[in-house]
Amino acid sequence: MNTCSHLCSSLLNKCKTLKTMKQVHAFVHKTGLDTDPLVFGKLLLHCAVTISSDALDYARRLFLHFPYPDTFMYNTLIRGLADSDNPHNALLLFHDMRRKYVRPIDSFSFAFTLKAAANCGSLREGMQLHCQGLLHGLHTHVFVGTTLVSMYGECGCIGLARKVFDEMPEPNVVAWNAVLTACFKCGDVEGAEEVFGSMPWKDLTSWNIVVAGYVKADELELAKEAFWRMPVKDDVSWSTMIVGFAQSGCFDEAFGFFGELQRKGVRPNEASLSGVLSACAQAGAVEFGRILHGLVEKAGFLSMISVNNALLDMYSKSGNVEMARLVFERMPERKSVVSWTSMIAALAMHGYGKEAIQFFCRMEASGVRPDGIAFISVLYACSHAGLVNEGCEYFSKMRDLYGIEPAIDHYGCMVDLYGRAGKLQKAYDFVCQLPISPNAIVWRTLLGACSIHGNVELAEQVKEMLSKLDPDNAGDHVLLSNVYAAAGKWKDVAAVRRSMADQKIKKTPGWSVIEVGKVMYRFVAGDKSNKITEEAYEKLREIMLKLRVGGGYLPEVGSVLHDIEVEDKEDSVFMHGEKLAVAFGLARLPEGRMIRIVKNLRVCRDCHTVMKLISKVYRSEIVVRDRSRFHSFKDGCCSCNDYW
DNA sequence: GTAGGGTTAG
Repeated sequence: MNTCSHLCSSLLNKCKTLKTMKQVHAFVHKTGLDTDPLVFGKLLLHCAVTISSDALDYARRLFLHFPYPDTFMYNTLIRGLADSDNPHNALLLFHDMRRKYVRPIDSFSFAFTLKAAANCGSLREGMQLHCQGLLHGLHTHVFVGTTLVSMYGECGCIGLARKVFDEMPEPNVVAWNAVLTACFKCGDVEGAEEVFGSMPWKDLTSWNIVVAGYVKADELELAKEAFWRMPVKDDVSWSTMIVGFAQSGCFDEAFGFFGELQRKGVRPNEASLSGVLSACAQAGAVEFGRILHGLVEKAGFLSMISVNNALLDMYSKSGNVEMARLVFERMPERKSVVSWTSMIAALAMHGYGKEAIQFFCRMEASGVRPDGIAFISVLYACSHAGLVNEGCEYFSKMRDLYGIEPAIDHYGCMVDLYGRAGKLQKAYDFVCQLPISPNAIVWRTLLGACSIHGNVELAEQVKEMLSKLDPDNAGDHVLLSNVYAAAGKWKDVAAVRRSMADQKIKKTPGWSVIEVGKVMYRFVAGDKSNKITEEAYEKLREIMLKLRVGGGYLPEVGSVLHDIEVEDKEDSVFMHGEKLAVAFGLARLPEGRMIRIVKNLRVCRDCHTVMKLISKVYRSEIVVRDRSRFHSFKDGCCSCNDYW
């Protein structure tokens, strides 16, 4: 018997998937060993914790069939459920265990259930558990105490977290680290600094917590300072910096830290690779991204879901939807809701709205449950493809079938859906009857729609609302002025401009980036400061001449915030960064190579027209990523069908 | 036979 359970143990350790797990279970069942609590407990632990995800349901069924589960089995399933999508189930199981008095509750039961309460963000449950722990005399237990500190930190109650910590008889370094984390989590940077200062021991982890804490508090300079000051660094320290800077939108810094990591000979890990790939995605740096893809492959990270998702997103956001699709199809194991959502967004951004919807159906069929963000991406797909009815259906389905309450972002998608399709009145009525008060983004979306469809009256009304909610936003003024300009109301354009000057509101400077020979070149409208921009201007002049003569081009000046002479307006449109970037690409890239541009603002109508003409006259494919989507220009047409 | 603290994609 003993030899048999050892055999089971070693077999189980080799199980990495639910399928092999089921085979072992069949074997165990055949030999009758599955009635042995030790063997069964191991089996459960493997399903619920080691393999988890889709094996967790299997673990629940196993548990239900075992006649009298012991404390270990309860604890194991609680632990698995605590880390699942629905940690609430762990709380239910704990209450079941307690109510039935079937088995004694121990420190493990408390620790795992507290984790579940923390993961639910349920302070009420957490406090109840705290009281029960007091009754059981477990509050002084160092493990339970540490979990309590983490739970209170997670729920935003730094006072309670510190109180529990202060009452711990002998806090060890892990407890100190927990209270340090809690301070940062609750935004109490000063408290964290005080705790860090009074720690009797600082190990590597404490330093990593401080670095990550500064990053999350958006104190990037302090994070850097702590990072360089720490006595020893490991791969987590490096990935904290890379991920942190990538998430804060500082992709240049993220690249810098990744390069430094490589120079220092530190092996990149799953997190640092995901982080640097995310920086590539933001920057649209596909050349560097490709190199990283090779590295990922060579270093054996292709089995990791987060790295795959980051790769997919990198290809998608740098304009290569086909590579994104390939990464998706080749992805190992079960795809997560993140993988599906990224793919749906990728297709939608590139103008394949209908296919994006098909992917959403595929996701549902594969048993992956869509979450709120998945619905954002499918609604985005509908609105950008003009599929109003489908969008409305998904909006209802989200609530009725999946029980997801729409958040403000979902309402924003609906406004976009109606607005883009020209149903401006419907969009306006929709905003007016929202159950939550609309934010500036929702109104701005409507203003954007007014700008597309040239509705001056509604635009003015919407801008009124925006002036109350977010008076300093330059983009809103620009949008309104575009509406006036398109209607030829130059006096109103001038008035907007004057009011911007009076209120000292500055336009967000537009920039466009192009990668040539693994170097990112950035172009800003009107910048004539260096050799690179001179080269771009030179080429652009040549291009525009060719377009006027051979392409029948006439500049569109509606999108320019100007009240001056027509020639000047033309000159200003002429200077937009994306035109310079394309010109630079045509000058420097090998003939026939696709030109990829990343822009921080939305592409203007004139640039859009010019791109279409260039793609025809120069027989060149151009992909522009603007703030909201991709435009793929080929043979004089754009993948957005002029609908953006 | 189980734990507690640090980095991970949309």
